[in-house]
Amino acid sequence: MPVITLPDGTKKTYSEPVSIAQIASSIGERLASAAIAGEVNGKLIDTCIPINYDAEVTIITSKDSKGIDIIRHSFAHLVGHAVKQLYPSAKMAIGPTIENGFYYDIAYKDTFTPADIEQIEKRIKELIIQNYDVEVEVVTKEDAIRTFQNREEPYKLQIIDEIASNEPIKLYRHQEYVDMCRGPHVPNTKHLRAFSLTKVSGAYWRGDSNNEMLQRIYGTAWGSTKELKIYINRLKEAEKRDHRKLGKRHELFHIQEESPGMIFWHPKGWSIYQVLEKYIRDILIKNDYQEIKTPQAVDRSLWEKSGHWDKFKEDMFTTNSENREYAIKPMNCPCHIQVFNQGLKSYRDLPIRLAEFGSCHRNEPSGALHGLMRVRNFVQDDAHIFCTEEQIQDEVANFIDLVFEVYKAFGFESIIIKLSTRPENRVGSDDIWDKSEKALEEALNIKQLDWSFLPGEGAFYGPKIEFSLKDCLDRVWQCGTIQVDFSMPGRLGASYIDEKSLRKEPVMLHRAILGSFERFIGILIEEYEGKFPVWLSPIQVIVMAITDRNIDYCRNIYKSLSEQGYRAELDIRNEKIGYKIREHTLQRIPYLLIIGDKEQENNTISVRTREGNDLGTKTIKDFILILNASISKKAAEFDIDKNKAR
RNA sequence: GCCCUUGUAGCUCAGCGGUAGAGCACUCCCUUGGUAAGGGAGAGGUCUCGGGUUCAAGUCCCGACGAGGGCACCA
Repeated sequence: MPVITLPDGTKKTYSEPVSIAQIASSIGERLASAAIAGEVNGKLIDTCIPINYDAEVTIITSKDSKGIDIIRHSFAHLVGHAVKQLYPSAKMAIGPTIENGFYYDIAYKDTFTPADIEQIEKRIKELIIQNYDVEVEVVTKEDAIRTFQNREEPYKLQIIDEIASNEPIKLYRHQEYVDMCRGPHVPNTKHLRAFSLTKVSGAYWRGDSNNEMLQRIYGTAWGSTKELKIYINRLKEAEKRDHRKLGKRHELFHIQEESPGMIFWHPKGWSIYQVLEKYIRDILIKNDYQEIKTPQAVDRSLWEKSGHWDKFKEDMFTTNSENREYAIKPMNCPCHIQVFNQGLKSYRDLPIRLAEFGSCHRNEPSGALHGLMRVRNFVQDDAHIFCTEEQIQDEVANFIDLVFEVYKAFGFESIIIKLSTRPENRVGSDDIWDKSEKALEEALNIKQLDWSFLPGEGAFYGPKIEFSLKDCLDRVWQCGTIQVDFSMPGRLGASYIDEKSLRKEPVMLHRAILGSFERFIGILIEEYEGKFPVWLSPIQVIVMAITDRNIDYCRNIYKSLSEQGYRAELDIRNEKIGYKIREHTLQRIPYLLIIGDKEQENNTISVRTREGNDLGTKTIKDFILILNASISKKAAEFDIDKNKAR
């Protein structure tokens, strides 16, 4: 006699085992028809599975995020159902859910064209409106093997191979189509309505580039068509923030064929870059870093010693001279150790913090390049901290504070923090790795931050904390990082003299706050949608004349602002004021000064903001107060209205 | 690097076998206009590059390079 407790505390007693479907219909018809699955003592199950024990039960519907996830999963099966009808020889691999949707990896002799995808989508629509029941069957491993042998599905068989032999396997029947899945799935295709197949791409079987490439069909699916529309609209809005588009429109930078993955910075983009650099430089000075500059090309032997040649020689740009081979530096750390190595260091000197705005080149795979986010030439706000083991904890803790201080200044709220641990290919003993990983983990815990592990993703010389930010399409990009390195100082002969006059190897911490300037600026462009806060804005003030009579007066205002260090520009073109306002508003210039006869007579200016607010007539002196206030606010309190730009 | 898509004027795009198009931007002229586009005229293209098919190729085919979306990679 199972006793079922519902979320509101109601208890229902049944004389026989009871399914989610039965429980739902005993509550009401509407719920019965909306039930997608059940959550029983925290576990999701299909609506038809009998429950013969006391349990806490929640009925899952399409209103529930867990319900939407189930819907997405079922849509993946529908891709299978449709594809096997249209292309019977296709082999189905895996079809999981992802954020906002699902995909299915499929092996098929021909490539799926966009027309094929349309056909598949059409067939899915035909299938779902049949409102057929999805049947679940629990079978033994042997039965499952037989089923997929008969269906000639080699990938399914490979998956089954890895399931323990005593574990029951669930098969889901969609009419003649059979798929294998942990479930649960919707009981009927009437729950499947709001979807769209979005793209096809290649994907390696099991995510391994040594394996064959399958065709991956992506789709998005939602609990209602309204949600689907909202999602599609959101994508459209996000595209408008794409830094590559805005970079062009606002004349920030360009990239061209002759130097793929390398940036031509234009005056306005370079202005942002320089403001950023100055900001970071000030922070480094305040935090006892010393700035250095090291060579761009370094003999191969140094990279061999550091271990980079072994692991990354294919990914470095090299050049030859007089029988010597050089690598254009892909990172700064080996050079920084060379600076450290000059002269004898005492434990009293530590920690030594060497910083460099180092320009690095990495021959990234062509398919990886992406605007400013993934480039072949970038500049890091890089630094290496040489310290003792005892100093690691403090240094890491202080660095974390620094990262948060900086990110807060730009208004970033959601920072994704990961701790990447030892990879398969690595240098250094397990003992050292234990110590390093522990040090980082403790630092994060002391700060009480929300973070997670990324097993196996550390650098070859040490574990790392990564601080990542999202772009307009929610793609995650690593920006800041701090990495513990017990290996490279030893490999490159770094040492200091300790209290007992003994030579010891320092520990090296690799760290960057912004990461690369290129990537960080890319993120900033998308974050602000080109509406840079005044301190970063390439042009802060535009001085506009209404008629030719005002030109001289405008020049004086412009000159005065420029001389005081504000980034001002002059617009004395023969155009109407409305035209100029429109143009400079679209260029997102924060302050627009409108100057006509009235202003000229009274020795004033009229101020308008890019938001369209008329601040009225002011004296230059008063305007400069406003300007200073907004510049000093940075982004932390700056009014960033991301969604309201025109 | 791999798979799919893609490359036409400064920008956004149309044209898809028969002598290269539009809007915006640009240049010149008129206009001197007070808070998001005043009017007119003009200039501008080896249609990414290299092969091929064809009487004829931006247009079809092959290759290279670049770009976009994924996958893999990311010191």
